[in-house]
Amino acid sequence: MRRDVFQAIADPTRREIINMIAQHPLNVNAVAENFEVSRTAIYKHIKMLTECGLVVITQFGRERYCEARLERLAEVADWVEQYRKVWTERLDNLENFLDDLETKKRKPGRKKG
Amino acid sequence: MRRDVFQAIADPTRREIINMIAQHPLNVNAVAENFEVSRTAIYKHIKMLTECGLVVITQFGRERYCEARLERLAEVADWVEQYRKVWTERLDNLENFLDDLETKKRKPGRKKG
DNA sequence: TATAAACGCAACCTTTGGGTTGCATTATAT
DNA sequence: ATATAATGCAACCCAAAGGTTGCGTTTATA
Repeated sequence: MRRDVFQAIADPTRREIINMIAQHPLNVNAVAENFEVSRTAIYKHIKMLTECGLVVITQFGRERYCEARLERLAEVADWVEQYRKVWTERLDNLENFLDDLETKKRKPGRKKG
Repeated sequence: MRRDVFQAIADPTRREIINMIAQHPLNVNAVAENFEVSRTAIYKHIKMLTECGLVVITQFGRERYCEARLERLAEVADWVEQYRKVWTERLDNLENFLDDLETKKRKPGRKKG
């Protein structure tokens, strides 16, 4: 069972669930009521979210409140952010690299430096 | 076919591929050589990455160079960033909310579970 | 106490995901 | 012209994903 945050947020329903409880906790049924699919389907999504730490459940009587552990998204944020500089500064890697490559191949002369 | 960036980066192999070509383009075989699985498996991953715009392919002779379109990750960055304030400021939603809830439901006698 | 609400979860189904082997195609090299 | 490198892709396999129905359990309430 691969249970990482990346996979957890891959499903749009789960992203919606996270969004739904980001502001304040909701019990399982309350979450499920906001979707067309069955309570069991939502339950499974929530379970998966708990398995990767994105959601924590606290029981109150017969209700179980789902709280979002948004700090778990830091892993995703970090991964994405490492590339931000590359895409914002638009290093034109492709053109440079392929230009180089073409030059190298077409002419046996020295590569760029 | 759900082909969105969130799903694309859900797979660790695909994240590795992105990382591998983030700095400079590589042809399909060059990418595949870095993995244990077959070239076809990698080809499929690359295809999926192109289908959601995360990778663009440019052909040079018999080689096809894969370039990462990292700006597509902005969608992920945006989604995650909207929650950063919540998790960094640690609004203690759970405690507040559930404390409230307990107070409302229970009689004045406080008891912690 | 009986009933209903709020679950957890097994059993089952269908589609998708990720992998493989094998072969056809195109471009480069000999 | 022929061999080989780089690749696309069909056909197939198996496990996982996402869904359903149904039922048991625990807790609140009439």
